[in-house]
Amino acid sequence: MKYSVVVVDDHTLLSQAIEGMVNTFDKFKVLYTCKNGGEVQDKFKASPRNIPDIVLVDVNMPVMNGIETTQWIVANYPNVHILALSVEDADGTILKMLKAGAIGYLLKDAQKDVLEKALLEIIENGFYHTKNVTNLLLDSVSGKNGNKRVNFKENELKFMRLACSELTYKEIAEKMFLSPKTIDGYRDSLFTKLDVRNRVGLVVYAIKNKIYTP
Amino acid sequence: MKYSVVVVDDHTLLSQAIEGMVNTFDKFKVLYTCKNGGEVQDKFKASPRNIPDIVLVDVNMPVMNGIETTQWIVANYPNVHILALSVEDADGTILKMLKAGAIGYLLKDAQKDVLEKALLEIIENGFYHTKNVTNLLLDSVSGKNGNKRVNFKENELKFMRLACSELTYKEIAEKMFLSPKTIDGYRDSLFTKLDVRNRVGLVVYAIKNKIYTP
DNA sequence: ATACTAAAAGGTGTTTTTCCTGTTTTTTTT
DNA sequence: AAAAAAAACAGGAAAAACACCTTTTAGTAT
Repeated sequence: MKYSVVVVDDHTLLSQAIEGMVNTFDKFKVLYTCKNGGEVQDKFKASPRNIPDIVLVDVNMPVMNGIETTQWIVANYPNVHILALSVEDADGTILKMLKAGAIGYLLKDAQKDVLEKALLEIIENGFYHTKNVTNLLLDSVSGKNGNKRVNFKENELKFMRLACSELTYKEIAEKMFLSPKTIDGYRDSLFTKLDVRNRVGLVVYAIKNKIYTP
Repeated sequence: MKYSVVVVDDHTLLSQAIEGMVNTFDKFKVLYTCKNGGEVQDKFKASPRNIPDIVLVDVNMPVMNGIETTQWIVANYPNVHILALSVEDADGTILKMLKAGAIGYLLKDAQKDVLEKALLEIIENGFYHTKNVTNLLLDSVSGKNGNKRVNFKENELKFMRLACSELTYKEIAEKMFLSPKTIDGYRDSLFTKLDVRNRVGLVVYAIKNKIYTP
């Protein structure tokens, strides 16, 4: 089974080139390409059963740029890995993308084998960082942060967002058409996963990781 | 038949650029442009048979600014749709325009297709809202964080920050060298002040207003 | 069909929160 | 110093949150 990839870039030529490249990789195949973030939203919403494992996002796009696109994907599909693509190496851009939730950054002129290596690393380790990027991160947010990526179930995410509202668990259960006991289960499992004591910890985590936006 | 648009902006260059842009759209044409609100009043009165469907209003103008202009149009020509244009994204401005009766808000550096999409949406659905604006509206309507500012006591602030940690109230009391019952008092008074139901609402408020930074 | 597995739901009991009702203590004002 | 105001504190009831452990259900693989 191959991991699915989506390419987002307004330059048709380039996105097609990448598509061709990725499709030659053993473990990866391109699901579709988008010209901008809006198109990503449309496609994601249109086929919720077919969400890619990895999204390659160009930083500079009209309509909805890479940063916004990244933020939206992170907020709505936290399990998707995002790799930023750009021609420019402007430090600010890289940082913004990473802050937005991208887990790696790749220059567009990267060689084929570099891209494949990056994709593999993302799947295996959950991140891909060139040394350059690592240094940038250390310099900027010297606040260490061992933010390991957690895999959430669809319902856990839905629950987490509702838990950030002032609803009681009983009310959340009603909204999700589930038993309060199931909600208890989601809560308990999230508490364990995220290593928090109570709902406050959950809410802070959700906001910090852009799963819920106040 | 095309929908008629009027552009109101004191920057001739920009209003002409917008005019050119709009005139390339299939379903829209620019009737005329105005430099300020006063001119709008004159033109509207001079040709009452020729009132536009949509008015694009710049927020910052001399003589009669965007908010006043919007109010006048809404009061005298309720069928006209108003879309606000601005360079600044200051939250207060957006809200004021929307309260004045604008049904949408667009940044001036918006791309051509965004403008067209906005215009179409206005004609079809009667409104155009970016997500950002929607959130602002929801907040203001629910009286969450609209315009009333809250005065916090020093201890209330200290407590609020601790309430964003995972401590129980008892533990917070110990940290502040106060009785748990006093903490109860802080909490209850904050709940009332901020109109929230529970600690979750408090935490979200604190983060949103940068009283606590995760 | 059977066994396995993950999600959903249930049972039971403890702790914490929330929301009332107050009273006492401290600080400020007159 | 007395009066007024603000802050701290209290008791107790009810609701909600939390923890832990078991059972049912539904889907999948064998």
